[in-house]
Amino acid sequence: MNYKVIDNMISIPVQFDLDSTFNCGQCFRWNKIADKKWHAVANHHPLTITVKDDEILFENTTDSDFKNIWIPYFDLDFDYDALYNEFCCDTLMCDIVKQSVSSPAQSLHILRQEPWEALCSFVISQNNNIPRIKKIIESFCSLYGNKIGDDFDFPDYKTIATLSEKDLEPIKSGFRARYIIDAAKKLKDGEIIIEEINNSSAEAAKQMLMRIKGVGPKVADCTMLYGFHKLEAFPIDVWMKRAMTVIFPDETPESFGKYAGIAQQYIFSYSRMHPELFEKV
DNA sequence: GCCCAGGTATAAA
DNA sequence: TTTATACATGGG
Repeated sequence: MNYKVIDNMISIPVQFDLDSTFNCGQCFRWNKIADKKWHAVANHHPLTITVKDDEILFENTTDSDFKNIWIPYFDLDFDYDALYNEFCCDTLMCDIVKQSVSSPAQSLHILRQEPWEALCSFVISQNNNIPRIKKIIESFCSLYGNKIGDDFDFPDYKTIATLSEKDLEPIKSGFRARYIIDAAKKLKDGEIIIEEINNSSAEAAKQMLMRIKGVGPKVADCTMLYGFHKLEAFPIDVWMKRAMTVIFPDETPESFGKYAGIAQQYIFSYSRMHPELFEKV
């Protein structure tokens, strides 16, 4: 991974597309604060990144944070170019990938989010829409997360495990409050062990996650893909069901192979860009 | 008012 | 094993 240190910034060649990566529905805390400029707190660190000419700039970042935190988080060592070419062997998939990003060098990356944050975020996502999911999560962070500069960290599960449903009323998460608390408690009590899920097959990991209240097959798959970077996980929701019926009637999730999760994310992104193609069936 | 939103728990057939 | 309904909340 080649990068340059310039003052208090790190610069890399443009290798992923900020808009599709942050807007594709895999994460909820990245906000566009200006043209080609995004900000979020991830891995307990605030970060602003911008695109200038053919470079991505990581602002206020140290050399060691970039190496230890942001290279893994943005999955910068994975060869997305190769995957782009592989997906583009298939005509339909190729069209979808090409309409989602402008070039192979600007691919949609799957972020390595913190397992607890991904789990919690997708528990909140159920029967909900993206703007409101973001609103609930920000409110959750400002109420129970530690302050970092002008930002708030994602709350610690050990803190959330001690709360009651009433304590979560201000964030307006509705019926999901008890699910959030159950997830936090199962992590704190060691009923669910992050390292164990890391070391498990997708199928075993899914069964473990589904022991949490409010975690069904969809939330479990999203958690595996975004929180545990199990790239074969293929979250099926109403949009994906329509996509599979309308665009890939002869395919199954398995037929997309070991990087099904990335394919799925491109398809999901595309389905939201062209909702008219996915009328209810 | 009604319908929908990156679903799931629960009960009933 | 499959299918129907409630669930909190807010925007269109």
